[in-house]
Amino acid sequence: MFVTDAHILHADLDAFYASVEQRDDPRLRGRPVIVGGGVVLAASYEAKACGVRTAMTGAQARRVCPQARVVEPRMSAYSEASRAVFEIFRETTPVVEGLSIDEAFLDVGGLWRIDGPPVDIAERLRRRVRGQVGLPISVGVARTKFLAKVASGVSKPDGLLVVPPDTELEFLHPLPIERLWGVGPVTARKLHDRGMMTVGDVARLRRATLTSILGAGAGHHLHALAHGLDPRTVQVGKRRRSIGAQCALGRRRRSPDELEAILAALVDRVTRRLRTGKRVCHTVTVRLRFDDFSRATRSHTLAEATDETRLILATARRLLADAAPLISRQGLTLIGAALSNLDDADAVQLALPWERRPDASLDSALDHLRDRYGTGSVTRASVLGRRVGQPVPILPD
DNA sequence: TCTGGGGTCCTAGGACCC
DNA sequence: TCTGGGGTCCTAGGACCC
Repeated sequence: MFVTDAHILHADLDAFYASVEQRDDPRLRGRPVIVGGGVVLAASYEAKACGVRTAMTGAQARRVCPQARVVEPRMSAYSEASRAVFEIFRETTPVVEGLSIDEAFLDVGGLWRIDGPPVDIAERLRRRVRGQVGLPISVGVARTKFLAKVASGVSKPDGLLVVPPDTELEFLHPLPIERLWGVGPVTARKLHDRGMMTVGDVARLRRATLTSILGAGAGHHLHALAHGLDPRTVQVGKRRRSIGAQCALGRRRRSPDELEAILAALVDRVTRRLRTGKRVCHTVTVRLRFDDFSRATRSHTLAEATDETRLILATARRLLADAAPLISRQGLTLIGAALSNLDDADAVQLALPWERRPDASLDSALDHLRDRYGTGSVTRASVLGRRVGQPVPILPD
């Protein structure tokens, strides 16, 4: 088995919320189903066939598909289904990277001898998810994450598609540029304006030309993807980097007291999730959106990490007050609170007296700690003492 | 097609430190 | 005392993803 073989799976549940509803209520099977009344959170394939799309308003969706059944979301049912599916993922391979509630990358590179070729593993995975959880799932198999993700998308619904390494560019180049990961409406328009419609059009461009259009980061990224290059590996044990909540306000003007009350409810929600996850945050951000759809954020980084509602709410109130001039000028249509720069609540900072020692001995000291406490629980902090109060000095043995 | 709620990552300027 | 280079952190905004 070479690393150049197609060994990465991208598994993606089809129309996830709607499929759970159809699974749990036989009357919904084979019919157009829309989850979410105010705005469409998910649509079954029957509803998609009528033109219903995610993020449409409920009114639009009912207009294009009057015969659809609209159901209220049942988040706890979706969480439970997701948990069951991820359990099957982890029984398939230990190398699983979750992307969202309904999709993940799996690296099955080392499993050939025991479990057979990736395509067999993928087919078994699909059968197990269908048999044990009752949901359709599409799987793409390729040499890179990006190609695997594109393949699962092309194979939908309820499909399996393998991209053999020697046919990657034939597969990729006819696809529309919107398929490239990282090309949204803005980037697509910039490329369309220059006559580029397919991935192949982008691939024929010199990298310097692409970076001059899109900037260095996006330019290099898309140039690589268009040539089938994507060095990213499947990462296990990634952790959430922020927690947020928001509330759309509609067109109606809100009094300062109403805004304060909404902000307090949002902070209450996010701090509760913070504590449930045993995390603490350093940075508090208040997000605003206005009636012309412009956005603004105000953020503040605390000297010490906290999970206390009182402290975080006081900070959020000050940030909202800072933005008062903006709010008085334009109609506010959304308010949000987000916590970022997260740490483990029970993290302890240990200071190794390493300054006068060669770097290799610092490395071995860290490795020693990782052996003892687990790889995931020991990281380097570049600026000790700034993050969780004063570090506790320890002496290496 | 006038827009929900939850996230990620990147960029760029300024402050600050060595 | 002046000057320069290099690095990190903070803040704000923007694009994108499901």
